[in-house]
Amino acid sequence: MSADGTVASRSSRTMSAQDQLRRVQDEFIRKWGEMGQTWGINRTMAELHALLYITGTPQCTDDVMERLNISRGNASMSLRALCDWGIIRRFHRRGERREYFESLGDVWEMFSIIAAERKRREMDPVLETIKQCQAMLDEQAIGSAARSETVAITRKRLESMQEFMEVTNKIFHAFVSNTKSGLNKVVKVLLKSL
Amino acid sequence: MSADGTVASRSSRTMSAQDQLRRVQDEFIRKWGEMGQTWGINRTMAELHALLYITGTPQCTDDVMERLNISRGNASMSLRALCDWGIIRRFHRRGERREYFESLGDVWEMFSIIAAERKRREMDPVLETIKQCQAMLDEQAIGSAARSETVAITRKRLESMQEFMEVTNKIFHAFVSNTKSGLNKVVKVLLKSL
DNA sequence: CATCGACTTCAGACATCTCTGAAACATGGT
DNA sequence: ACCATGTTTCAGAGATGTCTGAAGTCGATG
Repeated sequence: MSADGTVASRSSRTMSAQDQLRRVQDEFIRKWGEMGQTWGINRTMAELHALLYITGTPQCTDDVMERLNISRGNASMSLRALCDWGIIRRFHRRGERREYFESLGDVWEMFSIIAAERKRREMDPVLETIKQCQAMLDEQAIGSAARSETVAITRKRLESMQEFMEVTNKIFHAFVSNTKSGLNKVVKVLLKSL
Repeated sequence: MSADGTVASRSSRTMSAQDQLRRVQDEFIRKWGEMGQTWGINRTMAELHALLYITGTPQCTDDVMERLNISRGNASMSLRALCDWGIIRRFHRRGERREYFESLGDVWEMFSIIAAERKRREMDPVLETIKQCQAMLDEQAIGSAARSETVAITRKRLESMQEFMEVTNKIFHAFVSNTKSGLNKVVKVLLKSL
């Protein structure tokens, strides 16, 4: 790369600083990817997001392909998925054909988005199921005089779980709404449930 | 099963109530298993836990094998893992050789245990990595006059992420500590960070 | 309208995770 | 000591998840 000997010392110091930065970033990216996996997020997506977040610099498809050593297809799909989640943004640069990507910079905002999305995709359906289960048990109770102990237990457990999930949802909501009164209200709800 | 015609009506009503209960439980178990998967918990473990939770009744290995249609090996390993997590309990019954398992009944307690464990296993190592990354960047800054923009950005992002994770940890801790003053303290911290 | 650069899609290869079933192990009773 | 009953372990089978690479799409440009 640098064939010039005269600026060797300055150049090498600069290069080493850049290398060092890159190594630090890679370390973060690696660990973030590992964590993602244990949370049900695939490694590439997590790493991709980590890369865009930690550099804070817009990058195009080829940049990330080279940096993470992944195929074009994988990069394309994963970047799209991250855009769908709403935690990275895609944009054009005037006069360029390539598209660039950048991460949201505000961690709280990212967390809000992810929490809201996971609530919608994963908590809400479970809550729905719990309510259906309760309805089914109620119907049955009307239809028969059977009041078995086991039914009572299941009913109770469904109730507890429902209450827990609803409180949890309120807590998530407080993060999103992000106001003092909202948070205090949540604390009150929480205290009553404990 | 019931070969007796005379008690057919009462018997069939009883059976149907039991069947209905079982169907409701199965529905909950199924959904819980699905949710677990998207959170990086394997389906069998989630279902196993759901079964023990929702029935609220101690069950032995053969019970769960039959109910969930899983092999003995799988049941054994998964039950052990759940015990390791601390959200189910294994115990003997006097005069019986089989071991029985039951779930914790308190959802809040289960959540506390899970949150604490995941924090320890997944958040803490990431926080550790972030601190190491920061240290590496600091060293470098001393060694060279290079104060590139990119380094500054990365440093800033590491800081934001660290702060976010530390606040999140405090919130988890408030759930565990479970006191009014603890929760209020958390709200204050939270408000300052927002 | 042919070409080019960039992006997307997806079938099949590959990697990882999960489960089974049988053998080994443990333990209590006779 | 031996059997009966129950549990654990783990190699290999099977299922699921992920990635690649090449063919296809799209739109800008000469």
